[in-house]
Amino acid sequence: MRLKKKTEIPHECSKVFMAIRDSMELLSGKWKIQIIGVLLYKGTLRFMDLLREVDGIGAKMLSKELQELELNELVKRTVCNTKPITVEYEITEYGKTMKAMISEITHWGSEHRKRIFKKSR
Amino acid sequence: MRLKKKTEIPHECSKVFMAIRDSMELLSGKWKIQIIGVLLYKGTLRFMDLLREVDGIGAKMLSKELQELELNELVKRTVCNTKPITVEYEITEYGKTMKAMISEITHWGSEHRKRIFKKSR
DNA sequence: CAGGATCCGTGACGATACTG
DNA sequence: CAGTATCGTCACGGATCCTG
Repeated sequence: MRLKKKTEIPHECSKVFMAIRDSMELLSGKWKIQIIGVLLYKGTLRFMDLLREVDGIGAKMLSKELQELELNELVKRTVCNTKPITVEYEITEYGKTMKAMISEITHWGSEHRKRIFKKSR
Repeated sequence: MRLKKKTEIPHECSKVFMAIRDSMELLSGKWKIQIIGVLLYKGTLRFMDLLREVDGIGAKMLSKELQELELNELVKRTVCNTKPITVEYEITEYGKTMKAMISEITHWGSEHRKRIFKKSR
């Protein structure tokens, strides 16, 4: 999915659909939900670990997505003063409020996968 | 958000994260969830009605998104043979299985909006 | 190790005009 | 009314190189 910070034109949309839009604005992008997911299930991780855990992501994207998530106070960034710098990322309390939502998404996704699998044989 | 049908490289990702990916592949795109949402809450609608209900969407995008949703059997398309052609769209039974997920997304979105609102004053 | 800078292709998305 | 065709833009996102 791809979002633009486009010209809001809220001519007359109900609060329900504005809410959907708010969520999607954050969740959109190939990675954010996956990052949150990983952080939610695996706890505190370093940059390199995330790079490995999140599967296909590249360093540039990971960095960018993490910054956005940090701005939205969904993840916390901690710099450790080790020899070669290390940075740890973890979910904030606020980030945890997404758990129910992520869980529903995961659940539907796995059901959907089953369905697709059945059809393709 | 923006997805590519990129080269699956499932080197070692858990089923959980594959599930998230499956969902996001469908939900990604600025509009799909909103369309499902509208259809879910308002029932059967014609093309023009959707064009109005979904807020900022254009005809081209709406058309394209609907086709994809139809392919995934999430919505049903019905052509009525009226004088000027009319087409009606409605959620399929399968599409209704997304309800819980959409509802969680909506819920979190509205909470998030409250939070943003508080901070901006 | 973390992550910024740069270069670059592809495609998501929009506006407009057109057809049955 | 319900789309399709065409065209253009710019963000997404990958690869590579570079630094503290």
